[in-house]
Amino acid sequence: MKTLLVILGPTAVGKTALAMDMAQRYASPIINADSRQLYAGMEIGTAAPTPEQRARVRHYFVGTLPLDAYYSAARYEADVMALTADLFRTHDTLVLAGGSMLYIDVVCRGIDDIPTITDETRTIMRQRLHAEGLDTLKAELRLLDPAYYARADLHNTQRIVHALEVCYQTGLPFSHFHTGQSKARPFRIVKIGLDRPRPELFQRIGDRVDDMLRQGLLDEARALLPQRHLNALNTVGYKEMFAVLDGTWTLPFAAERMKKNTRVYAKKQLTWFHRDTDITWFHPDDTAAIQAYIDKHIPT
RNA sequence: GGUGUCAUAGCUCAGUUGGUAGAGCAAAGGACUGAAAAUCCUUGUGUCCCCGGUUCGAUUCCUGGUGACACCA
Repeated sequence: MKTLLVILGPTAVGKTALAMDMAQRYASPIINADSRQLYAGMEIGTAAPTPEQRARVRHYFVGTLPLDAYYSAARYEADVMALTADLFRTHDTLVLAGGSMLYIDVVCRGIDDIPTITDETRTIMRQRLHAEGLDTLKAELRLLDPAYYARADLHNTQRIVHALEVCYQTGLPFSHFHTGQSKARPFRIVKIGLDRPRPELFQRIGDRVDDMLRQGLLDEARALLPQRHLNALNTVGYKEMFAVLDGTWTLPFAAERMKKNTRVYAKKQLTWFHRDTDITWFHPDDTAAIQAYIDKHIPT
């Protein structure tokens, strides 16, 4: 029986250390489940695995995308499923580690098959949003997909626009594509969640931000400045550094904002993870309990 | 030691002509179907320093404490 060992948790909780241990124990590579570590050029700000770690354990999907590449959770699903199909031929256990909630769910449960929106549709809809306003688009969505409209978050421009894009491009309601079904996977999934008491986690977040700044986050951001409009760089850490480079924030102020925004992100991750009852939670330092759990659920 | 000022949310503070209180920051909770470290929604947490007095009623006024700060010795 093939097993995918998923290691997840909020940012800075200590996922990497456990992932490295498990990877070495099962002679598995690590499949990254962090939506920003996928991109090249953001190593410091995303706390990407170090060259030493990458020399010890093979990592997939780290730094493999150019910053301007279009990517999505659906593509991640396809990429990971193709990779695992290949790797499970020679491995019984694979380690997937990261903190991108949707990306992890997409691997574990799948995502509905919705056509990718073309650049043309995207451009048109962006122009219409600008010219006609959100209310007009909402009224259209109400006509084209009343079912989705009834449960949609009507303040969330991103969602309204995307739903409407799908309606226009396919000629079908957005909700038509929602099956509500999880996809079956040809492997077992064991999910380990790592968490710490809030003050402990927040302390680590603060320390990590300070550490990133010492490693040269500001210089990394400076090199990325010309590409700041790209979605990949709409990311905690870079946004604050760009404000420093613009001269609008001082570095100490930006550091505080970065810590705060990282704390908010961690909370958001936990909100998502907590409704997933398949996760078994551990304190990262409780290695004995983690060992015991893994021994029980992943026979060697 | 004396005099004065202050003491209210986790922090910085506002306020109540006496009817148990609210801003900023911090924080807490939630949503999520091709941008997800994104995007969006909700929420004020309190022995108003302590004991007593006046009062129908004190966080507010008064006596006495305690603590902090400033000045004088």
